[in-house]
Amino acid sequence: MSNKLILIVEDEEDILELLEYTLQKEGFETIGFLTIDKNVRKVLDEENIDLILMDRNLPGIEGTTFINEIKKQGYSNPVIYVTAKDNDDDIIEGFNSYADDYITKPFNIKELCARVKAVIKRSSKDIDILKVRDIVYKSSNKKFSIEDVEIDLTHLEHDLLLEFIKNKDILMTREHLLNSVWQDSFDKKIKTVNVAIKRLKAKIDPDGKKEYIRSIRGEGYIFC
Amino acid sequence: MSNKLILIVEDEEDILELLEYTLQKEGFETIGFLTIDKNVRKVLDEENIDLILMDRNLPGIEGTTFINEIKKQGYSNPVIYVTAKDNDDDIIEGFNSYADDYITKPFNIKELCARVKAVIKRSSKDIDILKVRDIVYKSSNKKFSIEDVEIDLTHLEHDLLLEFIKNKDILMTREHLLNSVWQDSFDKKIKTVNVAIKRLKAKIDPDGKKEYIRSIRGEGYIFC
DNA sequence: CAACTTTATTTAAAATATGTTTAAATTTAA
DNA sequence: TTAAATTTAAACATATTTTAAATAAAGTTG
Repeated sequence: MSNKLILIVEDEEDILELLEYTLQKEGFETIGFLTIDKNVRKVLDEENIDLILMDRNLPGIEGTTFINEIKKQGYSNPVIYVTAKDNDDDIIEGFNSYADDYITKPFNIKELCARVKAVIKRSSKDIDILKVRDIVYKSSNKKFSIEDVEIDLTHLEHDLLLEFIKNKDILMTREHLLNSVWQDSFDKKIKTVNVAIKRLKAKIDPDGKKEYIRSIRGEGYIFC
Repeated sequence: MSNKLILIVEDEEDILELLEYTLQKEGFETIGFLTIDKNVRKVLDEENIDLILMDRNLPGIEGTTFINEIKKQGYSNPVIYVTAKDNDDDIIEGFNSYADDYITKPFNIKELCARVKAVIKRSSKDIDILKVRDIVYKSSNKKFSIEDVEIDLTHLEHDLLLEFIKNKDILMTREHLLNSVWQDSFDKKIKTVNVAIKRLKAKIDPDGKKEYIRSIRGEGYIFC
């Protein structure tokens, strides 16, 4: 599904860069800030932030103060603190401050990645995805997307495409499709399938470049 | 609130003792084991275990093997691994194995306490504010507000909106909504849902600009 | 290859299905 | 008891699906 987005606040520019570089290489999207200001708030409101990576030794407003504040306001984004402090009291204070995890500088970049992934995995609930070619199906909201663009399908189109991706590379006769996709298939003309497939094709492949669904003359259709 | 109960498996007797002593001093109840055997299972089944502290270098069955097994069987107790291993691969493997956190020996006892508290806090979700988009719900007074303006909802509208924001981005069929929001759902017509949603929409989004709740034809409604 | 046959695609109108709004009837809570 | 909330049915508005007919493409045969 769509990429996880990590908001990073870190006042040391080279560390921020290192974090962004590393996490992007791991497939995350990142938004970095050097200080806590209005823009951080704005991003929190407008974007779907999957994780906040927060420096605790910021000049001006402390990272913990900021996190405590937004948590009280109901923001529930997971938080990992990154800090140079490494004495016990600070660690404890960090955990009391709604932290999901805690990393001390200098950190091992692999461990950081592992912790980031662990926290995100813990907080994300989309374990129900099906992928075929560049088509992704998320069963929690019954939505298809192609290259991260959600495709708006009707009920019938949805069922039809699902039947196809569940049977990739398998030839489907019109009779079979009618029986499995249409519940009241008995009183439907067989050509109904043709028309429905044409409509589906127009939505998932408007230019006809992808050729997801091919017709096999005299046989039926095949998705590959 | 009753005391939190921690199940500890650790084969080094003096470390087990240290863990039990320290955690009990912090107000936790503990049950310690030197090896994984039937009794561990029994305790898991019969007691309400709030956290499992698992050594990964056990003689016989590995800690991770055991945890993976019980997790697959549906046990959802939080787990912290305690281990002597400290190379990156092991840390990563640990996180992949349903771990909520990870501590390497020799550990700082205060940090261990902090992590234990953090994991327990995280899993005992006592959050009293819920925020989705610009809607804030405060469970202490059961009030919704949008952009800090309190929204006056009826009992039914309250339950309905709560069900929606608890299931953001998840498609909700009318049947599901009727069952979860209406207690006497059996003798209600399904279209009751449509009308209730229309009323709710009028209150939370009078201009229809926000589009919190969308209807998905043939499917149901989705809040995003 | 050219005429013919078969099958698939496209188009558009008609039929059907679903969602929204309104308003009256009923129930519930103050 | 009264006012507010909720349910229900019906009217209205849209969107989807089916069907048939026209067109296009593919396969067959002399």
